[in-house]
Amino acid sequence: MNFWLFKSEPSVYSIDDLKRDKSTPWEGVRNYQARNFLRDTVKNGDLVLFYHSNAEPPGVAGIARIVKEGYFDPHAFDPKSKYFDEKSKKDNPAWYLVDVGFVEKFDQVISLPMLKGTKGLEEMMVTKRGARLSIQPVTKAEWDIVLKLAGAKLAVK
DNA sequence: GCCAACGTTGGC
DNA sequence: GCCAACGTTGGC
Repeated sequence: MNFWLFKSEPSVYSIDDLKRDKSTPWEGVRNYQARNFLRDTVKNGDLVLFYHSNAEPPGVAGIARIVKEGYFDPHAFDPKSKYFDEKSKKDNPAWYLVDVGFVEKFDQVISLPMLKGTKGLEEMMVTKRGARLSIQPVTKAEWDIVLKLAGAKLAVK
């Protein structure tokens, strides 16, 4: 069981959109490091901090869960898609998707300043300068701290 | 809207 | 393989 932080701009796709949709393919990852996580490490049942970037305030808005682990991104093969990538071949796909399911929306966004000010989260990628990676691993200890901050209903196991 | 950080591209 | 140019991310 792994823990992650996935970033999304709420103007594009927010925790409320996920709540409405129940689950969604996590589209548009076009960064190789993030791709490697989606292809190799993100597994069914893994838990995800849903992070709102370019938001007011930026921060963790809720929890999601991996409901379908890495599979080829069909959009990369489709010339009409904005995610088309001619370098991605069917016998050697460049890009992968996972599906995430809605678990919980926090009553209050755990803002980036709050994360930065919390003991135990100093090493969390998202709190570091220039942490642009859109798929980030989170430790169990960090996960527990964020859920405690949120007063999350999901039991910390 | 600004701009620092940083990933990618492409000429050489 | 170096590195300048360029594009994107994302906090502020």
